[in-house]
Amino acid sequence: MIHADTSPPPSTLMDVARLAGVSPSTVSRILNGTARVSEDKRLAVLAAITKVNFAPNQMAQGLKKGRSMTIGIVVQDISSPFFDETLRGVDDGLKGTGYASVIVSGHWNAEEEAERIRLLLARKVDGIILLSGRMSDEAVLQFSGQRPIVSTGRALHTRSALGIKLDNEHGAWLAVHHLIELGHRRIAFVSGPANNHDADERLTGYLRALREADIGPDPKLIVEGNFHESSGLLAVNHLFDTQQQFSAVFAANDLSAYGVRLCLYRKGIRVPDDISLVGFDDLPGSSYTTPPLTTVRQPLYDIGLIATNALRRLINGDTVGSEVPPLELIVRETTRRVR
Amino acid sequence: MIHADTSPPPSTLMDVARLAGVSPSTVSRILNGTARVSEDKRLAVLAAITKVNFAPNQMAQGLKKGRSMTIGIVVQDISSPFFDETLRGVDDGLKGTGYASVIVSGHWNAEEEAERIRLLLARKVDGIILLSGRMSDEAVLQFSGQRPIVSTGRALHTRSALGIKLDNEHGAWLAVHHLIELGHRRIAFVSGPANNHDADERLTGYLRALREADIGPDPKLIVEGNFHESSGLLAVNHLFDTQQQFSAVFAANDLSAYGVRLCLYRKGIRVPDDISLVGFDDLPGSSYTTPPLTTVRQPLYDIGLIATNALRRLINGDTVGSEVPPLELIVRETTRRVR
DNA sequence: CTGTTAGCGCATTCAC
DNA sequence: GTGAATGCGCTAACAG
Repeated sequence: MIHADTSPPPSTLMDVARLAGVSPSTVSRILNGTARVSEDKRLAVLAAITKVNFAPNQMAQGLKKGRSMTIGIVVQDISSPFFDETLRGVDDGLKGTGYASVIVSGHWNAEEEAERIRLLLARKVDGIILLSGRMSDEAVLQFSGQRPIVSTGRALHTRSALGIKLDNEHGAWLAVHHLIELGHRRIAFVSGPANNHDADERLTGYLRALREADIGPDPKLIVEGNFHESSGLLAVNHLFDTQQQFSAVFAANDLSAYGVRLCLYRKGIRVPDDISLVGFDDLPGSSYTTPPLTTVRQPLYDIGLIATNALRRLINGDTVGSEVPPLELIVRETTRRVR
Repeated sequence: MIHADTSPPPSTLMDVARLAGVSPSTVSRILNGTARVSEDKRLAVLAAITKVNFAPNQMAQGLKKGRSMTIGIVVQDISSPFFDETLRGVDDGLKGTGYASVIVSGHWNAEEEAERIRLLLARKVDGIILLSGRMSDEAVLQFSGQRPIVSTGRALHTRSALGIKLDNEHGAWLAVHHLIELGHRRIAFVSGPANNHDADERLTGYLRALREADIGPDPKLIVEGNFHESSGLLAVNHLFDTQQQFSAVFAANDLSAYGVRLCLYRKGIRVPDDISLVGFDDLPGSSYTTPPLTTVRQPLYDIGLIATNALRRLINGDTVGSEVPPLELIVRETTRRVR
């Protein structure tokens, strides 16, 4: 059994002041660069700081200044590649700013989401980033009265709330239009969950692309999924069980596309030779599926970065514009011209 | 442009006290159940609390009690399915405890890791969970003098530090032994990065399984990877470039197995018909690869849960035992008997 | 330039 | 039972 070093209690600013023979305020001044201090005292203080290994107590600082230097992030699922990419953007956006983030999950549930936000507020986070939130815009606006909020998936723009909204409909259109150009006409759609805004828009884009090509949408080719792998698998199974004919599948997100792919594999159907497949998101894993997935790229990382920068501006009382990076079709190897 | 409600400044315990006509201490007592309070005052206070929508300022509470009710988590990569699963376990372990977590990334770098831990300490986290840390055991022990630490991948057991260590060697042995039982003798190994402890152990397990079967390890079949998809792809390319013969590949983690799979697909080699493949980790995505991946399951979620529970005990000064869930071979569809 | 004073919001003595 | 007083560690006037 190894024994841990018993360490002295963390030193305070007061300790430093005593050791350096100056007043606490002087130490504070040096720490924050709040005022000029004579060189000799500065040196003495700096020496004392390293000597006792001092680091300011952030709770005390926060209490005093009213800023905790932490922001809250609300995701829906803490272990999803979808949120991961965005979190990476947030992380990079926070780098070197002194901010840290506490991440909580709303589990796709508006009530839980609101509850979590209340907890974040009690923790005095300086701002909140809400990703794929289920709560109403009104609720978001309400909370933004306490702390600035940046939220994905909605169109807001006040002094303390900003929405970052991508054009899901256009993204879906890109995917389906690509398929149509390859000669596909019977294109199945594995949708997202009902009452999901993004999912609705993608359906709309799918329908619009078809209609623009004078293809009458066939309700039997549209089957509801839930954004998870399993639902893609189930959906295609259902399509076959009901004897549908189709040469391509558009899945409302990459995860369900993975499920579609597996189902096709099980049935011995080749992709893209027999059936083409397009996803939506471009998760990091999608360039390593077999074969690599053609999909609509969401700039998840950039969204995280943009949201973070915007939030910092809101916190500082600055104005924000809303630049939103575009969706983009990434053609890889799951689609081919129909023969 | 919509306008956000301008909300009143957050109410304090003092506001509640005034409104209820009692002293601040009484309010505090009711909040914390610290002492008996007459029923009428309790009611008045409760009413006041909901009326002004009061929630205690956690920074003030923390400053006073010396506990921030937050723990720090150090991961190496904030957007990796590997850490995700563990984080989910941590999240569930924290549920209902009043604790929140701030997650930082060490980016596989010992210096950065130490730096992050110092930041967490300045934030007065009550404890730290270090996942796949690169720093030395001594450094961990050092930090554990300030706050309790639970760390994966090492064998520690003091009053304020606990290591949770899985038997990587055995896991690798399971994988290779499985392959050998299927008749494979030329088994390639895509290793992890050099100087990575887990990676070393997996190599050892691979070698041991071979030797136990009287198969002389062929150094040419061992190629170094880095745990990323691309390295698996590169590794197999290298194997073919150097004209190696092999009927199976064991990849040191699932991500590199994905890369191996893609490389094989590109070369028109069937899995498992021509070559068998085994990974290590059992990431959530591994049951949806094409075909589903045979792999060694790491109980990532459980590790997160166990680490969290252990940390809470350490924080409370309780003793901890170290139960560690076993590694387990999950046979799916990328391995088959050699013909 | 620098020390003294006064809180930030809360929990906890100590008296009553 | 309950109020008054004190201080957690730090910053921001306020004097000098």
